[in-house]
Amino acid sequence: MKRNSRLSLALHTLGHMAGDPDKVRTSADIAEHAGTNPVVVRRVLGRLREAGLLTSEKGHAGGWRLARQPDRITLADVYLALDESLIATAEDEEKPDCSVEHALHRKVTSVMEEIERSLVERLAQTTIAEVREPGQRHNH
Amino acid sequence: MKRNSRLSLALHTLGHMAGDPDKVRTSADIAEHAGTNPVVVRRVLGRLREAGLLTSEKGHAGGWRLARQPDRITLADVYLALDESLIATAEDEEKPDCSVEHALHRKVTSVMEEIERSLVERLAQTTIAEVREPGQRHNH
DNA sequence: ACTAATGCAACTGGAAAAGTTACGGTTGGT
DNA sequence: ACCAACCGTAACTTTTCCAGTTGCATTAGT
Repeated sequence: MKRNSRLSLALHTLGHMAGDPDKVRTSADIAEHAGTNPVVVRRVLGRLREAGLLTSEKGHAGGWRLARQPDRITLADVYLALDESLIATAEDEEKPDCSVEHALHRKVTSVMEEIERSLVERLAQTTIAEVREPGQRHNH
Repeated sequence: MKRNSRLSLALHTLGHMAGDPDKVRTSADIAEHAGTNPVVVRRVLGRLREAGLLTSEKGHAGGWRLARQPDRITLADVYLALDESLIATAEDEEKPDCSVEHALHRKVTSVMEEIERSLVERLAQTTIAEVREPGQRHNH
């Protein structure tokens, strides 16, 4: 796979699930569809479970299911659950003796954080129901 | 340094430069400030030069300078110059035999691209003059 | 019991980026 | 003419991240 593929994997999977919300899927099935392997799927979906977007059940006939209706899960939920902070605010390793540098660093950081916030706001406007697998179950 | 530090390095440097637009700075000076080394600086700033945001001069007393006024350089310019596509639209390695999968993939991709576009729009609304080193030269 | 699933920890491998070294080209000062 | 201070670039090493893999414990249905 590729860099930053976690968000992509999550979106594909949720998109699939949104097409048939009640179906329980195993990590193996999902991995098959996504062209990866079950452990990676569990790692990514595990984050989504921690964030309350998915539930998982162990044992025979276990697997993954949406924890909410697809139109109640936004891309912001997913993004924040994966905690990928795409706009990496490089931590301060700067020389602490230069106050001007400090002030600039704070400024850069605050600007980046604001960009990040507005990105999240934008993501919050789209639900996974809109990224849903086409041609299945239109029940709004 | 850290991953994805290019944008951060670029912003810090441009912020600095915006505080004194006429000053020529060497890669070594910039590297010193940024806590990295001159070659890395040249690599990153080289991209910004290709994008027309900076100029560089070789030889004695050479160095880097803004190619435009700070309020004419937006964060979108910088972001696009570095061509980092933070929201990586993972290329399609999916099985080509599944048309449903294809449709979903196109959907995911188009959603991500739209998010990316709106991110760039947001970035275009902030100039490096606003990320400028504080306490220097207010001449609007 | 047996089987099929998640959960988790440890390790491997590959790719991307930073860091480093080295050298060639260019400019300006002396 | 020379030298010193720059950038530009290529090659190499090191670091870091992450997918991939393996193995095992746990849990739940049959």
